[in-house]
Amino acid sequence: MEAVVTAIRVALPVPLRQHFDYLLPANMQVQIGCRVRVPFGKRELIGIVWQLDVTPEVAAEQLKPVLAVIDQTAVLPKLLRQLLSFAADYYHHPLGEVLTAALPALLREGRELSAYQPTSYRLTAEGAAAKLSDFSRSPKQAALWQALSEQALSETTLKTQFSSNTLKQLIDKGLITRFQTTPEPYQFQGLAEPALQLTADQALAVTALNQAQGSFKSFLLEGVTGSGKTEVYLQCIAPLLQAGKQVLVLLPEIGLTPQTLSRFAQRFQAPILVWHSNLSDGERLQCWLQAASGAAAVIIGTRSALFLPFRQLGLIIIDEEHDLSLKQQDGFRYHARDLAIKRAALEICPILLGSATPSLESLYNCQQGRFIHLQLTARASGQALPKVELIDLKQQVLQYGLAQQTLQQMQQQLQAGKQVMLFLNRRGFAPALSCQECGWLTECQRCSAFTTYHKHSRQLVCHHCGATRAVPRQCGGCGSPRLAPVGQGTEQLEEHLTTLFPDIPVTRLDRDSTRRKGAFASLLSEIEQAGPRLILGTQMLAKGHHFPFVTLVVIVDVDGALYSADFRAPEQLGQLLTQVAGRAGRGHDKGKVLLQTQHPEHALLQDIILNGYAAFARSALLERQQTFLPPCQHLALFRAEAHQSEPCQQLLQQLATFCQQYPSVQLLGPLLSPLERKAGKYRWQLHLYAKHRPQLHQLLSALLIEIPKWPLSRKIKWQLDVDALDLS
DNA sequence: AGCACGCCGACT
DNA sequence: GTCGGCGTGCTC
Repeated sequence: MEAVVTAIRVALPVPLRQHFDYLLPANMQVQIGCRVRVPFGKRELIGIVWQLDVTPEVAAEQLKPVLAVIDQTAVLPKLLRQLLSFAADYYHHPLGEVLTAALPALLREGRELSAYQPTSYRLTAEGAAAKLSDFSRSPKQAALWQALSEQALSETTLKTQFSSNTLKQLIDKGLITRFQTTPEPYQFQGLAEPALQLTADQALAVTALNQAQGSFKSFLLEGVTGSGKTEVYLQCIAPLLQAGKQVLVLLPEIGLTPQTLSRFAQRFQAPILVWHSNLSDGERLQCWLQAASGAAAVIIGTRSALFLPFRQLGLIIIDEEHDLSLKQQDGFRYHARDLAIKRAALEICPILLGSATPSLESLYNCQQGRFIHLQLTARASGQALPKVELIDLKQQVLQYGLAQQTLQQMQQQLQAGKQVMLFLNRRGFAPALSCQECGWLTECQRCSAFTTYHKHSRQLVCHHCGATRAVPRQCGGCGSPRLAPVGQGTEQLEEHLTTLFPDIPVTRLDRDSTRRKGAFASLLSEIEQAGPRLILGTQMLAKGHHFPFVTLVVIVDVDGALYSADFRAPEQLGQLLTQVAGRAGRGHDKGKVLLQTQHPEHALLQDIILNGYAAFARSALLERQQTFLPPCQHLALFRAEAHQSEPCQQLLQQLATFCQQYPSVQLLGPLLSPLERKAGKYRWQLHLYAKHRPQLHQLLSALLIEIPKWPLSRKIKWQLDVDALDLS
């Protein structure tokens, strides 16, 4: 009889598109989803058991035995393993790296989970028998004893009030003892404040969600700024908390988590946790454990919160679902929204995507009947939407980039004690310095881009690679000392605004002015004060913040995005304009938006102004259909970069040649990236389009087996981006 | 990704 | 004579 060799398959944190099988010694037992320590080459790794009793893909004598089993029960539940497997397949990314992105760092180490269980302290029998007078010589010990005689305290709360020394003394006396607490599912204590009255639209949305409880359904909630999406979220969540279910709320970025948290905490008496990249490893693990135990009711988090191991997930909400930061832009390039939909399907729960400016992807899904489209038409508080006016910059005398009419209207609002917001998506003082003799421009040494002049820090900064250098005294071309800034950034506009309106305070919000810790919050609190004020800034102004006293929004320069090579540029411009415009008139006053442009006749601008985002998006979608572009077709993008340009092109050409065996997939490229050189490297891309996803994925699977066999592929850094959003 | 092996230039 | 540069190859 032949000896039966059984082995287990382990997922390892290595960037390899392979499985690794190990022998399980007879004295060990293990379940799927547990961590194991295994030998790997010359080192040892912690992996997750992915499959039991596999037939090894390699010869039996190559198998090494597992060194140790770390967990008795799975750290990765089945549903999460399914999600991660799906993600690895869908994005054609090594499972090991998917795993690394999804697991908290402390779990990837080999310590036992019990080491991380929250510890608490309580009195021993002896301690309970003690009297206050026993501690007459030590007030600190007395206070601790008193606190513990009321109730046991967790280590974290205890450490904030008492010194570890006091604690140790009482432990040594045998009066108190530590014990491990197992977190239990939360208890919902009800609403902390009454729910708001809903509009008819809101009520319809809440009812639709309530009826979908316990089944997988996707909803798109489209509602202009101020239409009360958050109230819909809150009222969808309430019945789930009543039923003991958990809710995941995904947001695009950290900046929005504190305000969302406070809104939720005001409403619900239940544990609400946040999850974002600024948490420490310890905090992350605690959040992970509380999701798993059911101790967390609601978790509000960024992208990777998607991978938390909820015990009983009842609903997923994605706010600002159109936001590009929901897609990871390096390494494992997943889209949190798309994977969240998969997760909802696995959990069998509804998912709600919300936005004032939905992505064309989601609108397309509505059209195809995959999503249910819910719309909030009115602003909840009843104000009118801001009026948009185009300011034609042609043949105008501009003052610091602002037209006379713009200045007049600003003056009017400021005199009336209102705030004016200026949006300029370009930070720094000027996009470049130019020689007034020969026209030479300051360029980055390592990127094909000009360097931004930062007056305050007296530096030239490349916004692509981050390189900085001192401002040159003379032209790099002709040696003339006459260098002058060209174009205008926020830093310069701020300077000019203080000259134009000397009595009005100016608040600037951009990456530079908010770099310092806490600066963002303090600038926001400045803005929340009544009284005339000029607020200027970049992208940052567009995202979710409430500016109650702003009645006029000026978009200083829209033209940059009008003639972009990226087919998504119009969509993104439409979203940006609408989001920025939404900042006007959220208080009691109705607002107005001024849009300065050299091309007032541009169809795109006309469309969005006359018809609004909803109509604009629908015509943009129609155009994508006619031009065979996403979301109507599927896109996968290969990137290649190296210090030399030719081998990149060569590698992608080789790829393109291979793809020709698959006529159902259309190719574009190889092309130089729009930013052709970045940080000293040339960048090329190859676009793959297909009508049907399976055809594309079949090709990708075959391709990823071939590529490593090509010598060139080992010399050049390449990557695959499925459903690429960023084409730069 | 790590971590080895391996084969060529400036140092104790 | 060695330390160390990073090219190449492998990991069940």
